[in-house]
Amino acid sequence: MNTLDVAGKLRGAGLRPTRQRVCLAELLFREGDRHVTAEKLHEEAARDDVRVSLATVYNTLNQFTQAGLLREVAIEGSKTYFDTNTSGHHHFYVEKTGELFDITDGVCLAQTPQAPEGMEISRIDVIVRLAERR
Amino acid sequence: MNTLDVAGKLRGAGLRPTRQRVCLAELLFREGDRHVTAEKLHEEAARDDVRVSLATVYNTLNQFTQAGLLREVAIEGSKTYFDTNTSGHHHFYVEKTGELFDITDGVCLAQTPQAPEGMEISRIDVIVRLAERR
DNA sequence: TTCACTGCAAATGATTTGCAAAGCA
DNA sequence: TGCTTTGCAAATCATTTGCAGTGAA
Repeated sequence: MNTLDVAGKLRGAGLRPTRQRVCLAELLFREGDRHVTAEKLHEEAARDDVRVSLATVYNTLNQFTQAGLLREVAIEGSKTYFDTNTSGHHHFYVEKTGELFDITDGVCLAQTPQAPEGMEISRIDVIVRLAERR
Repeated sequence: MNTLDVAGKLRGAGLRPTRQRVCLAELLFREGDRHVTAEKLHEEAARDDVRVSLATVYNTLNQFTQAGLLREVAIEGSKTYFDTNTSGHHHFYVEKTGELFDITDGVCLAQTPQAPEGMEISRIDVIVRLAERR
């Protein structure tokens, strides 16, 4: 995906393609599925000699999420992960390292639970926690 | 469950039954399954005229969790939830209110995913997020 | 008595926000 | 030019920690 595409993608999402948004979007979307924290993306940008403040990385990730370009992943603990794959899928989480990656086999629920009165299911998250084999 | 039982339960878990631990344990375990945050449990203790510092509530919840009396539940966002039901089961999460409760129908995965080389599954968390029906 | 536990306040870590300066349309 | 973004530093929120005082055995 080149710079023009990214700019278009941002415009399409209603986001002005500023230098920092374009750079971050390239980092996020040039490879396949990615799972990043704000901190990691910030470091990565720094490595690429892209000057972006950490605050802007946070703001940008939130804007991308609101725009539907990213999805937040629910993990207990302090850090928030963002996933470039916004379609419904589940995750492995390596407890020791904090790594997060997609489950590729077609894991799904045997039955969809019944939502309580007046409520509807907005999303189902499945996290499979992994530990080293003893 | 009365005070004596609670004290026994704590001793059984290797925890000295101090006043604050006993009080908190009573709040947690006297009813059925509960899902609390440190903040909420602290308020609840205050309402019962139990003097406990918030720091102690945090420490106690962590100790109970380590002792296997509680289970931490993974929800995205800032707050940590503790569940008095430590057996494998899944949750509904009401996005608007932050409420958390058990899924009672027997929802489970259609197939257990294959853990990667050298890893084993330590736990599977399923969170069904609920929104108000439009 | 002795060592674990508690409370307070200060420290921490992740994330957000206010506001002036800079950038895009 | 005019409104949007950015960067910085300060603010916030949930949680943890250091340490002196308190309590259980």
